[in-house]
Amino acid sequence: MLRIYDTLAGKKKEFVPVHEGKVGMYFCGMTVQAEPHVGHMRVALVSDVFRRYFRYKGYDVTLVINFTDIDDKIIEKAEAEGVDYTAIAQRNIDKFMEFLRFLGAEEADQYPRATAHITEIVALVKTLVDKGFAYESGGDVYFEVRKFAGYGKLSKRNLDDLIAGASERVDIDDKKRNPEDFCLWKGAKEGEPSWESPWGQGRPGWHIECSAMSTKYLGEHFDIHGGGTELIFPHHENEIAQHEAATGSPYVNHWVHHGLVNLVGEKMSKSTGHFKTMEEISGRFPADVVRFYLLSTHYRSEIEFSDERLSEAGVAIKRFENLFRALVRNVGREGEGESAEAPSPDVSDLKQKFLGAMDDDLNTAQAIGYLFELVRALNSEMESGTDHALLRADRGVLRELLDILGLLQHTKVADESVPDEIVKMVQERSDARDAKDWAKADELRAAIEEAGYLVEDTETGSVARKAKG
RNA sequence: GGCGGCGUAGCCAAGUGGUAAGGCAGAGGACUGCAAAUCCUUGAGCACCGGUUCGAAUCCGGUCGCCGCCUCCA
Repeated sequence: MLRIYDTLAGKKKEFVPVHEGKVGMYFCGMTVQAEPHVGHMRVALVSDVFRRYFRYKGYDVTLVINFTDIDDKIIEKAEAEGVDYTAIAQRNIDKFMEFLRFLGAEEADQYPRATAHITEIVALVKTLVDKGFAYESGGDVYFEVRKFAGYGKLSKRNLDDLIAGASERVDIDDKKRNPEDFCLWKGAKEGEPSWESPWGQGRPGWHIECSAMSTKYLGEHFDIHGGGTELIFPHHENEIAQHEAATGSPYVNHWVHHGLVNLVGEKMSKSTGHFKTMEEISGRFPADVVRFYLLSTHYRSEIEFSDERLSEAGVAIKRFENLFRALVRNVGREGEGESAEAPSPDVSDLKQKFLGAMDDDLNTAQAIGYLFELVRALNSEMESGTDHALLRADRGVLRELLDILGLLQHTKVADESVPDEIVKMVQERSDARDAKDWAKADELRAAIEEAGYLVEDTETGSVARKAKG
């Protein structure tokens, strides 16, 4: 039974799809005011793994990730650079997509942008005004929080706490009836990008787009809505208010929030300049390493980002790569003569444990632990000369599970070819070793390494491969 | 100040009532001409104090420390 934590319920709940056999998921992507950092990649990965696992379980999955492509900072940047706001947005969206591909995350089914859904947003705001939950004031439209009884149920706050906390920091805006009210529609200032509405030229507030776009693509009631924990309040709290006030019906079954990525113990944040861009990371570490690193902690936990952590992940990934390489030498490439034989009992057992971990709120950290046990099992089987057909079957299980996490995809088609020149040197070294001319053998090994290759003396002879990567 | 969360071996990280997965690092051993890879062996009683229980890392109360949210933010 698949159980998934729900922030609203405050506990894990059995996953029961709204529509038989289908899963609808909406994750809050990024406000494309600046280039993506590692934190943004976590939502991409979490959503990717959720989708992969649901698919593995046989569901037909629809994944929607939005881009907020209009806000104060984007407008500011556009003005500073003297370009249209769409140029800033597009540039950062392109980067986001680029890093998604880098990480091996499949594209979502939809990437809706706020500015492409003004019609839906205006309609929703209008409904809220008509129903008395929102009011127009000086060209802006605000949601009147007091009118919505359930406000605070997601973030577990009550209005009095909010007002007490906010009183010191929030400027009193005389356009609002109450300090806790939030903006649905923002009247345009001179020269700002704007759209027509019943309340004059303006643009959407931040929260309203997600209510409008999620229901457009997934229906009024869908399965999973996710994002980082920092979005619980106010963003997701406000989304619930907007949706339930407008429709009178429940919004989503599972609110999924992943932990933040910290840098040296502190939140990565665009506003403080304290962050690592994906640009930097993708240039220094292989995709699998970054992916493994981000998945080796449960998605709801915070995760500390550091070079040391990534280096460790690199060592771990090598264990998998070494295993696949050894398996190719021993029993041939994947997909070549796979047998229909059943996997060994130990391997089957580990597979069940892996799936059990995934069923328990997508516990990838625990699941990866079983993956390592699987690696050891396969290495041991090779050492003890296990039947090739069985080894291939067992490898198939490992592959099946790695695919759920989207790891080690490149090893399927690993190009192990080396230049003739290197092959020749390896052969010469083998001859030298046969002649017990160790000095010459070592000299050749050094020369091969000099050329950027590593030699290993395996059970089936000496082989070379490209060093690093 | 209010709300939420966290504190497990040198480091990272699972485990949420029955005597602590896994990874990295370290140590010893096997294999190897040497190495690489691999395999085997090896480490903690779970921040602290008190309570509930036959039994707690796991539940309750308190203390200390850390983090997030309350303001744009994955």
